[in-house]
Amino acid sequence: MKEQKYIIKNQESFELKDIFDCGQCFRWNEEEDKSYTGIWKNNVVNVKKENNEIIFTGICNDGNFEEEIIKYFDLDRNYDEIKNKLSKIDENMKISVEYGKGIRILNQDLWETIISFIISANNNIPRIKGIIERLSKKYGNKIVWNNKEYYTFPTASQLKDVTVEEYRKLGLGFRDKRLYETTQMIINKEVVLDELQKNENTKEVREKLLTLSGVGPKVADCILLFSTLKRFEVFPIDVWVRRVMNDLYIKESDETKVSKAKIEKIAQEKFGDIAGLAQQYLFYWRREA
DNA sequence: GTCCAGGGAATCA
DNA sequence: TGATTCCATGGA
Repeated sequence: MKEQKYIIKNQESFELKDIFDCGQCFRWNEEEDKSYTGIWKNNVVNVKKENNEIIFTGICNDGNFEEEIIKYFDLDRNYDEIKNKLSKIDENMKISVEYGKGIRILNQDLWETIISFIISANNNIPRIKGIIERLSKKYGNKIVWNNKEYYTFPTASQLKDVTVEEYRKLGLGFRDKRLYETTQMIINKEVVLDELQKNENTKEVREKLLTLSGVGPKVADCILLFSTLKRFEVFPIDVWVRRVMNDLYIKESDETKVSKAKIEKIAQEKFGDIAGLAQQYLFYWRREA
């Protein structure tokens, strides 16, 4: 496989750390030179910022290299417009958007996003990354680049015969059964991912996702936001988002007592059809700053 | 030892 | 509908 390169002009809405450490993805790792290397579909790519350029280097096994990158990194979208809108809402949003100004929401594979966020339940990011890496190493395909081995995320058919016990050995904990059941449901076409991808009715897609084992409201919203489904109107609520929304807008003494419905209502009123983006800036800001 | 993590499912009122 | 409780695991 031949190494390829694609270079674009630097832009404000493209900071490596913001993109890869904002919690949307689990398969990108920082190198010693501060660049990041990751894998999606059958592509292994290193991204580096140098001077006034963003340099993508890697091997592409899924069609045209440039097109793959433009799609995956959402390069056709105008993030400045989105950030301006959010910044105008109030001072909180202005600060959080400024903090995460380099974020882009990746177009991640739907199947991979479903499985990854089932694993994310009541889990922490370093451990989620470890589990996904072990899963890929054991059941995915090996790709060698620069004398290093990378492993593709296993497909549904690659996980078809994996047992609950094998998942348990990989350290999935109580999520083992959920992963098994959801894989079977997709193999058996109880949920057809291609149909979800084509369905423009977000509510219908969400209902379908919720039938999968291990997919509740929060995981469903993450799938809708972070995968190629790309719905910016959803607002995933986890412990961090509950925390930051309570701190900024609700101010209850005990944030765990604030209902999801109340948070969702405020999010819709304030952020409307880009609530998902607002959520991501707020999440990243509160968790890192 | 205790608490916590990008929650969901089962159970009960 | 809404509130509790349990669920593995590993790091702080």
